[in-house]
Amino acid sequence: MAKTPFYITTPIYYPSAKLHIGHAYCTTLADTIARFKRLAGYDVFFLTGSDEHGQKIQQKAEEAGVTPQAYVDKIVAGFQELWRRLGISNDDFIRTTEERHQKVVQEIFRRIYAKGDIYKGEYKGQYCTPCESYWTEHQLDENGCCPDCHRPVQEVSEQAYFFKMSNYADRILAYIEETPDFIQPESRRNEMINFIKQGLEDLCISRTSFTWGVPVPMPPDEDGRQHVIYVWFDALTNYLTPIGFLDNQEMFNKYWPADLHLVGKEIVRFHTIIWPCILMALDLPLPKKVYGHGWLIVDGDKMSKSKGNVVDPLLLIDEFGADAIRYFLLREINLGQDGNFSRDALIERINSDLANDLGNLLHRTLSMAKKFQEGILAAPQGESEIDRSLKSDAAETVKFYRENMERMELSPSLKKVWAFVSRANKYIDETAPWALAKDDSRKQELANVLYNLAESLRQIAVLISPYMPDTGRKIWAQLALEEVKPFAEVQLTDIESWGGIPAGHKAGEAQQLFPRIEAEDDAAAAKKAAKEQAAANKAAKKAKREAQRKLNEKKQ
RNA sequence: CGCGGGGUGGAGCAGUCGGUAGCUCGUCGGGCUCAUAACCCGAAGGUCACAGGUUCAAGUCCUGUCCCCGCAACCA
Repeated sequence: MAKTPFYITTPIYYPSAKLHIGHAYCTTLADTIARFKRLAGYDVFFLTGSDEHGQKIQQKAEEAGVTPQAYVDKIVAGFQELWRRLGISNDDFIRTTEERHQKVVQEIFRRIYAKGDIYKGEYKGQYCTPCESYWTEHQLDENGCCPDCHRPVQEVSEQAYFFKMSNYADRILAYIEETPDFIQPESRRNEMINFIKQGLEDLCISRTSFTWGVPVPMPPDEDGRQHVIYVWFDALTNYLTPIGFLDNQEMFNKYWPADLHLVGKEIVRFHTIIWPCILMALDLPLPKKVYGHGWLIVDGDKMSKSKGNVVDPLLLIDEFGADAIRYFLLREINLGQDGNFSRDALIERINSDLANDLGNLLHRTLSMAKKFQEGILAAPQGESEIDRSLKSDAAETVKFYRENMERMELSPSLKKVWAFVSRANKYIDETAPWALAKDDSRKQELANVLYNLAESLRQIAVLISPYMPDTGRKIWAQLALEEVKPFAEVQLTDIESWGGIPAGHKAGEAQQLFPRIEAEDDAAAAKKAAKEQAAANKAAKKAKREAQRKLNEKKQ
């Protein structure tokens, strides 16, 4: 039977600067979903890439004294390095400067133009050069400047190509309203419905103010100006390029429409309004789902260059390892909502969840297997009430995991796996294998306990592998299961029944998975300061509440 | 009256269809000695921002108020 296809994408990131932890978050989410889908037997195509055109890039390159292409080549190499270090399993990497993509953009422009949904018109607007943005009169701030950076704007009027988005407003609204799953979470969906109801204007999709872009496949204006295609029109169509839109119809039919565009909340509008309108103009089916995840807040503040609190994921990977970062992001942050990232919270999770709970479980299990049975996991015989309870918890965990992962419930699924890790730790306490080892008449019970623990860890290795691929592989290797079945070939069905470890299998040596991070003196001081700050905030909050209560009383 | 999200023990969060307010960390007490000072059990700690309403029953639904954050055709 043919596998069910599953096409998942991240946004293509803009190489005007290095990527930060927020980009890493988004791509890690997508990677985890992609890895889960592969584990569950889907035929997955996972795409990420870079959006390399636009005025901002051209400016940056000029400042750096290099060509735009040289500029993006360098930064994009950094993207790819980051994804490699983070363990991202993308099947392709699309760059909008690649010829295969430029051909697609131009072809799409031609088709929509031929259909009559692109026309040439006059664009008038207030333009802010640093922000590369056009504004309408009423959007300007009180001084008539850019509402974003508050620098002066210039009135610009030029010929431009427009896409008749207004033609599709009714259809896209109807589609969103009839397809509750299309935009998630729900709150974003409501936002988009509201937005469309305010009316859609035609979208200006060409620029002549700079040259770093895909040329519009039309003759230049009378004055010789050549248009380039607006970056969003260029960027959105990237999703069609690598799956054979122009050159592999069979592949394209298999993967399109995309199952999931994972995007940040601020670009939901582009993906749920502009992009579907483009697709409708092309008579192509619309993506099945667009999920707008939340943002990472750093120590309570929005990350921004001006605040100087941008977190570099590569430094974190150097310090803590990719899997620890992945674990933190996926565990601590609820999909769809903003989440807080802090170094203290990261260290806390590494120590308690990864080192104490999981790492130590593996270590104590393998240590006992070696100490009591030379590492041999003999065939279990008989079953106690406690054994039965462990096994039924395992089965329930796997079932919950499959169902919730299918619904993109990443954090709850991971929590469930950890509940099972705790369960296994408790099982050791309940069965006290060190006591069994002292009593010759209870050797079989001991063998059962150690087998069950190793089997629990085998299942845990598989369950965590979408989240922490490297750690899953390490557990598998320490259990010496690679000869039994290569980890790369493992499927979710392999843990849907108990007893995947062959009787008499010899497990490997215990090695630390995650060393505890001991707080140094200055780190301890930082923590203390943070605690005091938090207490102060709390006190201030209380005082404020008190004041407000008085105010309310006064009013009444 | 532009739009949206949030306010839940000391910290960070969950809470589905309204039905005894949960989780992790921290604190305190106990157990265990296989293990990375790790693991297991127990306890303290909450007027669910505030006020009102609906209901047999409200963290959850409705109305109003206050506070915080984001978006507003650049941004994961």
